[in-house]
Amino acid sequence: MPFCYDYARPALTVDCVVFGYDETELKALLIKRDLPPFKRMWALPGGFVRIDETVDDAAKRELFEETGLENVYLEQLYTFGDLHRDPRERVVTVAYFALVKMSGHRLRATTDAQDAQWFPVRQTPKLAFDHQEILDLAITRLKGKVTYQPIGFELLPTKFTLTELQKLYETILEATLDKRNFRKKILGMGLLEPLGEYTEGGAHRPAELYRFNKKKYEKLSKSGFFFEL
Amino acid sequence: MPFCYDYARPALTVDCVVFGYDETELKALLIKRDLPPFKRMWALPGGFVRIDETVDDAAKRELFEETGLENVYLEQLYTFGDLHRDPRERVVTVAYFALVKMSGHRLRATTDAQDAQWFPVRQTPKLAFDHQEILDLAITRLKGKVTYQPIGFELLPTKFTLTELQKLYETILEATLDKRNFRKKILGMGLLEPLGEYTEGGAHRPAELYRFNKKKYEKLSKSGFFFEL
DNA sequence: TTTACTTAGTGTAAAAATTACACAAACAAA
DNA sequence: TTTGTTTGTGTAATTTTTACACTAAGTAAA
Repeated sequence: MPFCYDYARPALTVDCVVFGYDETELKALLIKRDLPPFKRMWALPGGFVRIDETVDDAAKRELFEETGLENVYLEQLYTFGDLHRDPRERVVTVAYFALVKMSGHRLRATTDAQDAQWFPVRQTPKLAFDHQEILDLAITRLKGKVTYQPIGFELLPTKFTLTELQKLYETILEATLDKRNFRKKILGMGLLEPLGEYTEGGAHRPAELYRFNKKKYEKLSKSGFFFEL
Repeated sequence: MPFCYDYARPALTVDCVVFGYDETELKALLIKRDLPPFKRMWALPGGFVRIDETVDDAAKRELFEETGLENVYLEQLYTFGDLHRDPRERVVTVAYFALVKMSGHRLRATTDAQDAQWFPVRQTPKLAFDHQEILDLAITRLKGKVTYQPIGFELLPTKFTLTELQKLYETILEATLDKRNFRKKILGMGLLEPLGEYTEGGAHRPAELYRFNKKKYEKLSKSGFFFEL
C-alpha cells in the first residue's frame, strides 16, 4: 500500500458512451466485465484514471484497451459523484461520449473485458453500477446536440445518401421528418458535397452519394457559428 | 498518513463560479486564498471533496464555508482533469456554476479564505490555478444558456422592470436588443406576472414591476419544453 | 404653471424561415 | 412493357423575426 494521504480520497474513473449506427438502429458499445464487482455483467467501457495521464487521456486509453477503438473523438458528458455508485468504495466517474462509424472499427475485447458488443440503445441488458443512468443522459445529450450541430456524419460511412442521413436523424430524434424540407435544410448548410456517384444494385432509382465537408465545417466552427435542424 | 491505496490517486476538488448582477454589471464571486499554494491570490471558491459527501454537496459546502452563500442552485459546468493544474500534486476539479441575487446574500469569508468579493467578470485580478479558464468557460456557458432557458431571473431582485431585465440580457449577451421585440418575446413566454406596482422616485414615467412565475416554469420544464430568446 | 427632460410603453409592415404537400424520374424484376 | 420501389424536386400558406417612431407619465427647473 505505497500511496498514502492525509485524507481519504475517492477513486477517480472514466466511462465512455460510444454511439454507432448500422443503417437502421442507434447502438451503444458495451463490454462484459471480467473483474468484480459486477463480474460478467455488461457495462460501459471505462476504468481508473492514472496519476500521470489527463482525464481525457484516461478515457481514450480505457476505450482502446477494452474495445480496441482508436482515434475516436471523445467529448465530456458529465461527472457522476454520488456516494454509492460502486459497492466497494467511493468512486467518482467522469463520463464521456463519442460517435463512431461502426464499419470503420473492429471490436476487440482485451484488458478487463471478456467481450465487447454493440447493443441497440433502447434494448441494452441490465448494466453495472449506475451505467444505465449515464447512458440515458448520453442519449438525451445526443438528441439535443443533433439539432444544432452537424454531428450525424460521424456515425455514417464516408459516402452516404441523403435518405440514409435522414433516417439517421429520424432514429436519433425518434421522430419523422419531411423529405423535401430535410434536404433543403441540410443542403442549405453548405457542408455536404455531392459526389456525382450513385448507389448501385437497388431495384429502384439510384441515389446520389454525398460526403461531409469537414474542412468547411471547421472553418465555420472557428467563426463561432451554429445551425439548427 | 492513515489513508493508503494500491495506486496513486488524484485529489478531487470542486470549484464554483457564482454570477451576480448589480444593475449594470455581471459579476463573479472570488475569494482571496488564505493558504498555499497561491496564498493571498484571488481564486474561485472551492476545495476538497470529502469521502462521505457527494460531489454536488461538496460544492455547496465549500461555497458556504468560503463565502457564506447558502441555498444556491449549483449546476455542474465541466471537469478539469489536466496534469499540472496544481503545482503541488495532481488535482482534478469538478467546476460548478450558479446565479444569485447579489442583494439576497451577505458575503462572509471564513474557512481558507481571507476575503470574498464580487468582481466584474471581465475585470478580474489574476486568478490562481487554471481558474481563469474555468471562469471563461462559465461565461460562455451562461451566454449560451440564456438564449434558450429563462435563467436571467435568478440574478435580479424578486420584483423587476422589463427594462432591467433587458439590460441584464444585454449585459450577459454583450449585445443590444430591440425594446419592443424583447418585450414581445419575453412576455410571450407567459412566465412573467405584472404586479400592478410601479417604480417610484425616477424623474420620469414609472415602470411596471414584474415577477417571475416559478411554478409555471417548473410545470413547463417537466413537460420537456424549451424556449429561445 | 409651463417647459424641458427622461424613461416607459406600444403596433405594424416587410422580410425571412418554416411548414405542408404531390408527382415525375430512374432503375430492377417480373 | 408493365409493375414496384425509391429518388429527387418546387411552391404556396403560415409563422416567426426583424426593423422602426411616437405618445404617455412622471420629475425638475425655469
